[in-house]
Amino acid sequence: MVSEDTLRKIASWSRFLTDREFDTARRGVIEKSYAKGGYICHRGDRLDYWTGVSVGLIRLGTVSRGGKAVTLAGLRAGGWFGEGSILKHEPRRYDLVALRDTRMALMDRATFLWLFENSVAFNRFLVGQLNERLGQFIALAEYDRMLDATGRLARNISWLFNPVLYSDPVPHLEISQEEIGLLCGLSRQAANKSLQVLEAKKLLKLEHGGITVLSPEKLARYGE
DNA sequence: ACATTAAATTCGA
DNA sequence: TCGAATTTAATGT
Repeated sequence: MVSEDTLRKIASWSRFLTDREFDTARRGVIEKSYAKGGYICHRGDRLDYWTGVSVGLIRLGTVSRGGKAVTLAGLRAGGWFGEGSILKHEPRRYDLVALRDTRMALMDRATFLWLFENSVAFNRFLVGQLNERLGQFIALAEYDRMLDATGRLARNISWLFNPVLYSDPVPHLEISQEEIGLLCGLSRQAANKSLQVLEAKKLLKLEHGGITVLSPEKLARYGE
């Protein structure tokens, strides 16, 4: 179980719930920590929780047949995922890796299903999130093969600033270039080069240990 | 891989 | 508690 303040802070959807729904939600959530580089779950694991990132950064991805790591999405604090696996009661189809020390919020399946059955606000959030993800995956399927390193990096970063997935409109994120590299499957050096290209185009600003996105829309469409 | 610079931490008053 | 000194982390080439 998690405190009111904690849930409010880590779950944007919680502020639309009724008091009763909110209380049920927070009773069904626990927190767990993961060290940098650690797996939160492997593909094929049964993880009976709906999960959110409370602090840190994780990568959602798979390993291709060639043995290369493919990123399907990056998630920063405030992002939630796994509703597909919970609803279908299936094993996870993707690996979840902590890119730095991370704390996760885990909501048990029963609580998730109760909210799904009873809360209008919760369903509204889920529909919005599923729809947004669908858009991401379509873009991924459509363009990933043609995009160069900078294009893929731009897309991966823009996902971290998706205003539907993260209600928080702050355009700044603390993330090192090394972490961006891990997220995009690039070396730190290559990530640095791509980031400088994007900075020169005024799509984002580089800072020490972080970035500020100046134009999330252009970033999402870079290279198309 | 190496050099530079920013940030975090330690130390002494 | 302040700032200088040192160590560590991140960046740029």
